[in-house]
Amino acid sequence: MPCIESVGMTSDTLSTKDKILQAAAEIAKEVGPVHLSLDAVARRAGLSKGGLLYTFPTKAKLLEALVEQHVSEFDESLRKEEAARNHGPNSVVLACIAVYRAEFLCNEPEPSGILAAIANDPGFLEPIRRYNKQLLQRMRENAEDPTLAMMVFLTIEGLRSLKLFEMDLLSKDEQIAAIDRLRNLFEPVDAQSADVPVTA
Amino acid sequence: MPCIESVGMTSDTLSTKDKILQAAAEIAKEVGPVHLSLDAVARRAGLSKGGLLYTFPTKAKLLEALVEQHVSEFDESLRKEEAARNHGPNSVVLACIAVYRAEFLCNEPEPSGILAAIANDPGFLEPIRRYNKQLLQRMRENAEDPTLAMMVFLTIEGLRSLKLFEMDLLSKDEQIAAIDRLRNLFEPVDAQSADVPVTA
DNA sequence: TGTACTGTACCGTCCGGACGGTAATGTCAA
DNA sequence: TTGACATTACCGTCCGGACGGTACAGTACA
Repeated sequence: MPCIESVGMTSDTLSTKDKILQAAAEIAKEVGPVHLSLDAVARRAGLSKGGLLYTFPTKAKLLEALVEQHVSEFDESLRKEEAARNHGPNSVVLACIAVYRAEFLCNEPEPSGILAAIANDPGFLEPIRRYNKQLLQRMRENAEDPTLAMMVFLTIEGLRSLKLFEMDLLSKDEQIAAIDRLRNLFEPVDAQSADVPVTA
Repeated sequence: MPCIESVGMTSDTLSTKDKILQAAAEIAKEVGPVHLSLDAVARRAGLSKGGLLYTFPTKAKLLEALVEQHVSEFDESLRKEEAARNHGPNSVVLACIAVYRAEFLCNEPEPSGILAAIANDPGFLEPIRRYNKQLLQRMRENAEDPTLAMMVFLTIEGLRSLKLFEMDLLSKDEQIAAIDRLRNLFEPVDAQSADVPVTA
């Protein structure tokens, strides 16, 4: 279960688009989405403002890309995990847990860009809303216990929201324990692949 | 389990402070936290900008009040529910579930003001972080099964975050079902007080 | 010759906040 | 009981700065 980030790219060789997206997320996290200015993004990304606006003609397009990137990255990982489980019963729930577990172990940065986008215009939530609705639907249809699947969804959503707001309430071990306990509800322990041990 | 809102006050008799806070939350929800301007808040609250600035000398103070109100309202309800359970085992978890259930049935508006505050300055998260840390601690110490308590916390956090972002993925009945299923993990069904039936 | 920028200058708008009123309601002292 | 002043709760205006976006001339590389 490899980390998704940095597939052959170090932070120097990121495409201009990705550099901008990353810079925007960083600034949003540091100073708050309100103070996410194009000037600041350009500076952080190592571009001129002209260059930034060449890549993303408006701020809205930038934010849109931030949301789009987030959703599509997650979906891609999810589809892979589902396929690895041959789309059998509970595969969607288990894939969801696996993806979250993986990105957690990867120390993926929280998607502060999402917050920035939402803060600028609640309308940016719509794609995420649509995606989540469809995901939850698929989880339940594919699960042997749909209600339990919903609980898993909510718990992961809880973990996500803690991470989004940088609420370091749970230690890394505790979070992993929570994730694994969720998984055990669906999958017998001996069927699990040996995962990377957690060393805080 | 009465609704907390409107304790003897209709929307006309709200104090100036409360009118402002309410107006701010509404506007933040409508146009997004970034575009929450003092002018707009003043207009909505039926004040001049000068009057608004008289009540809250800076925007930061307004946002601070928004956060403070949210935390203290929750804490007040929580303490009451705990007391009603005589602070016995699992009382914190059960109180937490009860409070969330009650405010859910009350159709409490989502605390969009919180998002606005965070959007302006991530530093506003600190009080919430502190509060949650202490709450989780208390939940676990008081619970017979601390890990399960943590799961409950996360699930409620998930429900909260869905509401915060207005993700209408779950119907009202489904959400109530989820909450009650959580409660059943801690409390035998026959010990529960007869709650208001849900009629969508 | 085009693509992908850099750099600078500039415009219009929006917003936070300061400031100077002012009307109503006390308070107190002669 | 009346005049002098204080306090509260606002109103309306204005200013400086930040920000999004435009325009355009230049440049390096392929």
